[in-house]
Amino acid sequence: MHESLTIGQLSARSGVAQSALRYYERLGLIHAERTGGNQRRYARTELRRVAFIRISQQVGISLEEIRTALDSLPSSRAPSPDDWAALSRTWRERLDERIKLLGKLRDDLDGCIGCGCLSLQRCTLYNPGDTLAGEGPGARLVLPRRDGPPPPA
Amino acid sequence: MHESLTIGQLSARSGVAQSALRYYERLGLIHAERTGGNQRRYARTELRRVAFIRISQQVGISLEEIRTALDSLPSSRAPSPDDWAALSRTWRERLDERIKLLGKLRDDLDGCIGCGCLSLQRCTLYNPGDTLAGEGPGARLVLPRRDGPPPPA
DNA sequence: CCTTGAGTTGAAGTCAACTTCAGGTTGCAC
DNA sequence: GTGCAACCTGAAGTTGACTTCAACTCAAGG
Repeated sequence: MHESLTIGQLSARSGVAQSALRYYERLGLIHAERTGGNQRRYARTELRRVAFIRISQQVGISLEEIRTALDSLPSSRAPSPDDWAALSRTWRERLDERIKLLGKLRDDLDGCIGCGCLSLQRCTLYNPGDTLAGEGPGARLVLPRRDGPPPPA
Repeated sequence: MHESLTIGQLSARSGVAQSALRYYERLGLIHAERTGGNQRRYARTELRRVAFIRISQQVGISLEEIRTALDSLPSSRAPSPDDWAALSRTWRERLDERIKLLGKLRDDLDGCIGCGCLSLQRCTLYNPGDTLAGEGPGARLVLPRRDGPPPPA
């Protein structure tokens, strides 16, 4: 019946703005056939791709990385449930890591709330590696520098 | 001895780039006195402010919100440990929320890995509110948009 | 006094992830 | 066949959190 979707339909179904879908296509994350009149027609499997993209973003993964991941899907045949499962599994570790980090941050924050310190000298939050470095009194902040904006709240 | 810090010293101690410190100052997050020759001299309490800023960012809070929070500190006297503790406590809830969200995402992802679905029809990840909306087959994605208006219906 | 490293400024650039816009084309219902 | 919503494009704009740059001044050691 409806073999393919227009961009409006894909947008409605996925909840992703048309402009975003076009953007994803430019980045090579999704793909569309064209009608004679140059309009996009999406295979229904693209819905799953869009799903994967949005879910991955929630995990805090950049579009660039998502593209790389999607590139590992078989292009010859339609990806199977197993393919998708394997792909999702790779995010699992990331997610665990992020959860652990936030958990540590919370515990540390609790400790700091207890002592009201936020102290450069002692606070574990501020001093994750316990790096009370070399010159003069006072420690250095050794938190990793962030790259890019924080993940979607 | 060292009553105040130069920007270079604050940067080294906090691990925050000088350009970032100047940027924070423009946004009103930190403050510096000036020498006769117009150079910044930071009170040592600014170290704690910078600490709070970086920790808050890790929790996923924007500089704008951090500024608002910092504005609630007493300006007449130097903030006490209790002041800092109270401030940190306000982030606690945020942090819990984010952790819970990621936990749910992980569980859902596990479920999806199990079934390999990422299905628009059934997947809880994709269908958090179970909103299998009105027209035609297939569900809508009802994940909250990251910001800005919802998709044009 | 001179050099040199540290500081100053405003303006512009960057990056990700999009959105908005202007101006033009398609496709479907009547 | 006509009208109009839906679609197309490239370019430019947006936001947050910075960095980089050019051109300049300040501070301290020799």
